[in-house]
Amino acid sequence: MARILITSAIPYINGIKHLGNLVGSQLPADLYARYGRARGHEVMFLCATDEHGTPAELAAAKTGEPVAGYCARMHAVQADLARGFRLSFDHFGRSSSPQNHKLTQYFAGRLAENGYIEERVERQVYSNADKRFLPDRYIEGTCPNCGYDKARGDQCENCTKQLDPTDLIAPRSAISGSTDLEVRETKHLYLRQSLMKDELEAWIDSKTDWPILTTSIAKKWLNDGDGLQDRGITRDLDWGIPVKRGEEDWPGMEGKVFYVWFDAPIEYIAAAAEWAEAHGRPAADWRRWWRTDEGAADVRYVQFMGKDNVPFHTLSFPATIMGSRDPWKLVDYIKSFNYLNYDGGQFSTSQGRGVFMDDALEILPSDYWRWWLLSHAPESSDSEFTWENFQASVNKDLADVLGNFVSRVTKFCRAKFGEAVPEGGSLGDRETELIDDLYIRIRAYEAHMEAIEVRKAAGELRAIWVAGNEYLQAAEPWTAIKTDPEEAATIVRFSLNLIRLYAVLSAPFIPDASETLLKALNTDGDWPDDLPAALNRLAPGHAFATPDILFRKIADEEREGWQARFAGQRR
RNA sequence: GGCGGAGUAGCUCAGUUGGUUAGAGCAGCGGAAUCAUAAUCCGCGUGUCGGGGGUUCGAGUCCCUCCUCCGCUACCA
Repeated sequence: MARILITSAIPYINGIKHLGNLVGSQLPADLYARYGRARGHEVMFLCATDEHGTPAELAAAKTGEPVAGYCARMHAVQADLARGFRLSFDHFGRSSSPQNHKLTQYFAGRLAENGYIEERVERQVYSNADKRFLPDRYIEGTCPNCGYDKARGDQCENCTKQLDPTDLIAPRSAISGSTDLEVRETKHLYLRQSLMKDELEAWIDSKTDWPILTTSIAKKWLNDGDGLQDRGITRDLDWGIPVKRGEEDWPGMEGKVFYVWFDAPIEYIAAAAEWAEAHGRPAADWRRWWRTDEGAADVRYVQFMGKDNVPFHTLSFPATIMGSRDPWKLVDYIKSFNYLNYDGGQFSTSQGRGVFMDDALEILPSDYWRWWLLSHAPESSDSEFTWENFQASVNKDLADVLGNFVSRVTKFCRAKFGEAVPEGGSLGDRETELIDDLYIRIRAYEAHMEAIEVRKAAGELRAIWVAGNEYLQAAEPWTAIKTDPEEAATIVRFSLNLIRLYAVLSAPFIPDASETLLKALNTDGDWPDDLPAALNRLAPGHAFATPDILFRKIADEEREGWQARFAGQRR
């Protein structure tokens, strides 16, 4: 039994996430967590909401709520949607938790003690009307290069030239439109990542088994231009974790908070502390996951994220941990994903283009989405959601191949033998051959799951479902019943056991359907380490209930309706 | 601009270190079966592997070049 620590990139608090966000981190992380538990491993699966930063403040201001209240409300919304998608977090925390405050301040203190923090005075744009410093992209103006009048302070979208806010002609606040801006001096803390460049590079180089997507992004940041740059880790905001040096005040940093990208990854650790508190457990129980000197030496830590998050997880967060010179657990494997596009373009939160988590659950149960998203996960390149593909995959894979297999077996049994596993007969060559075939396929499935090859695992699982239909088609119990009832009984009994096997194997992908099947069969699911035994588990006389339609089909008219509804301009 | 990813059958995608007639699922066509959600099973693929050039006995796979799409580019997160 292994111990596996799993974290999913933590979703930003600002609004409801779309399916592209879901499939890039939380959903595959859940798949892996469920699989790990099914195999008997000890799993700690953590996620949280990322609650700090300017966008959260602005969103709260827009709804007229205090920012803490806004975050509490949106956390509840996201937690509810996570439950709706059956994301099996051991804890879904909040980066604004007291635990994270304490840990973030602790790490800053350690980094300072070890010489990895530098104070720098810099000049930033301040908006008198908004009473806040403006991040570069919240300043708009005319591009000095092309004359585009909505250029942002970091880059002109029109000519793609990178800009400094002070380059803009007639700059204004993107928040209020105010032109009452001035440049003020402000002091900030910088994480001296550059001092750890060699250490980080050696560490990255040692990760030869990581996806190319992960290491290539890390190396680019390590070696681009002048190499790894130091990073500002504080901001002039009200909402955030107050800058402290451990438990001490930090002279000169009064009124400032840590930058979200500093405190957000630390929340991975804090979430474990939150978990312990929520379950009334002592600190040692969470520290055994995170401190290699307190029990985490045998933990395998796997992170899941979209490719945009890779630099922070390969460099900044490891620099934070390394720089502390404490034995905190570093990540062992980073599974990163490309983007899921929506029907020829990008998902767009601002334009309401695409399907969002709440929309999805309103339309269909989570298993339909889980199956499609995971079986089309953007692993090797960006991939594409289309309604036609979604409809075809769901109808074929779930309704026809898996669902119908369950129907034909259970209904035939009910009609010919009643709702109990029939007795009589014994396994023949056909069954033995199928067991041999399934043995190979299941081992392949396990290998893909362990390697976190999500699409390949889904493909193998589907092939396992298909094998049941092939068997049934060849065995023809509906013919055998007329001439050799004992043979028919054998076939049906074996097929009922196949359903149980499918329920167990499919659970990481489609947990609800799996549970429905196991309940209908009056059984529970343990992994088929001994396949012949697993396929002999439901014994003659074992009562079951014929389940309802497992997956319904998506009609063309429905699909067309959804296509029109989610084309854009939501709300 | 820089960096990275991608361009393979109508669609969505696999193709290990270069090596037999380039694969899978879906769709399509033909057949079988009729237990089942008209659901299943079997058979059927002449694709300039984005274009061009090169290395090699041999390249989708390596090198060069060009084209197209996408992402990132460090103060949005």
